[in-house]
Amino acid sequence: MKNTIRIQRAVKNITQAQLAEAIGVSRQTINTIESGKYVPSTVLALKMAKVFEKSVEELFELEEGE
Amino acid sequence: MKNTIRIQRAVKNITQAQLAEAIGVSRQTINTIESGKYVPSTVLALKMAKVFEKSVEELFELEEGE
DNA sequence: ATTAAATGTAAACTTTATTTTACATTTTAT
DNA sequence: ATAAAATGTAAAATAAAGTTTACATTTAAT
Repeated sequence: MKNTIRIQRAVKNITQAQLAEAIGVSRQTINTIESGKYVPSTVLALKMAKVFEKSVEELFELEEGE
Repeated sequence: MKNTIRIQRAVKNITQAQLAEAIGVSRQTINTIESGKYVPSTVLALKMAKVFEKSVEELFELEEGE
């Protein structure tokens, strides 16, 4: 699954640590999600979407055959 | 987190087993998600949204303080 | 060039999602 | 009323998410 979190963070100009605090997870959780190492829960996806004022689909996209 | 999966299934008139097969999980996974026992991954949420032709936000909603 | 802030990474650990199997209960069709 | 299909539930197991601590590397500011 692809994600555009790094881009959205750049748009809002916030750090991984700030995003982590905003949604109540550790900074490493943001880092590993952002770098595609694992897939977040739907709760985290919804929280991120809220922070960035975007839809979940704008933040996360399924890849071919996924 | 609340979800409207049962309703969407009714709209599309498909069973838990059919939904499970459509997105490649076990029927019990659908059942437990539907009854709110746990939160699915974002991949599953996106797949369900695709099946139901709805946004993730229309299927899953954060609750107060979540 | 140095320092501070931000990011990347990794290992060990805890928690939660998901599977499998199996059976009980409810709903739907005949 | 009976049978079949659908749903609820539960326990044990495995996979994956998320935390914590700690340190290395990169980027930004002075």
